[in-house]
Amino acid sequence: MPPSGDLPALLAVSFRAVMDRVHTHLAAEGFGDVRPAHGFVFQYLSFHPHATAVELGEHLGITKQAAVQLIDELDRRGYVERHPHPTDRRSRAIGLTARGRACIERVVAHWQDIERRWAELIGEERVQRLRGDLATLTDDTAGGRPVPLRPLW
Amino acid sequence: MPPSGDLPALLAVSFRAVMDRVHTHLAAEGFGDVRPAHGFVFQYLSFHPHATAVELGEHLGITKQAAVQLIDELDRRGYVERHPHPTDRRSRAIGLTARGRACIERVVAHWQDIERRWAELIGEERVQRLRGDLATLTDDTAGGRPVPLRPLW
DNA sequence: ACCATCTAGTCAAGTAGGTTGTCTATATGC
DNA sequence: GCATATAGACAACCTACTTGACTAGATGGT
Repeated sequence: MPPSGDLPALLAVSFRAVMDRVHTHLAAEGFGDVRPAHGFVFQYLSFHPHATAVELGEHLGITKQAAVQLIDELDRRGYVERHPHPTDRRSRAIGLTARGRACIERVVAHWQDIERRWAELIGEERVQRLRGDLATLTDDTAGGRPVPLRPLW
Repeated sequence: MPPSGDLPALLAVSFRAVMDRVHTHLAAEGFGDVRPAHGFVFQYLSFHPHATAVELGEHLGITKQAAVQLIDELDRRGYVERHPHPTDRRSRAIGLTARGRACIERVVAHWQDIERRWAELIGEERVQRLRGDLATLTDDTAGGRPVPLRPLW
């Protein structure tokens, strides 16, 4: 049996379906002004508390200028704030505000809800395998290069 | 064990890794002027030979106007051509040219190469299960609504 | 200590890939 | 046969990104 070659489309629609669902719920909770990129920013910041714009840009797969614009926007909307960087006076350390923390808390909760729902449908071991396989295969496909988050379209 | 909540990122990077790889190979084969959206257009056209702009827009998750622009671009570059629609004189049936068929042939070949490589890594049954699970979970997450291909970012 | 080089962020302009709104011609259903 | 719906065209606009040039501060070699 030849491979059917529909995996790219499956990856695309699964991502889209998850993001749509999360966004719907967030909007109902008062976070209607965030898009997927913002969620990934929050997540990154919660694991890297003193991240800089350059760092974020690399993680997301956008230029540092675009990253700065993103941060500006989140700053204006009260999700993040900039502090002087502890060791490098050129840099500005980006931190989540209370509102930012509230939002990422909801984002992660929704991600986990979906994951739990999936575990109900196909079983927890299979979700674990899905996760593990995706990580393995992505890593191999990328050939060791870091893979940016932003989908090219 | 709580769900770890990294699945959205995994879906994003797996899609990105696959698309990057395919694009690299296509560029080396003389198809450097196509992006992921074009590949999905070609694929759709090869299964729906007389598709229209509206139809394509719905499939991709963009407006009909954006779909027309996309088709214009592919037309100018010689990948598709427009024919009078057999039954509806408002419509224009979009068809692949020889170059378009050559391109989608390569696209699908690369998709299948990746799938075969994945089968070497984790076994064919597990790739099949990955595919099936993704389809099931996407369907459930979307709640029956059709899911557009284009990733929101 | 000095100087060449590198790096973080800024400023400004440009572009890609969409969007919404409006219009015409054709199709469809009662 | 007429009201309504649909396909595509045209135009204006917008958002999220890009490239390029620049400044202030960091870094490393001699």
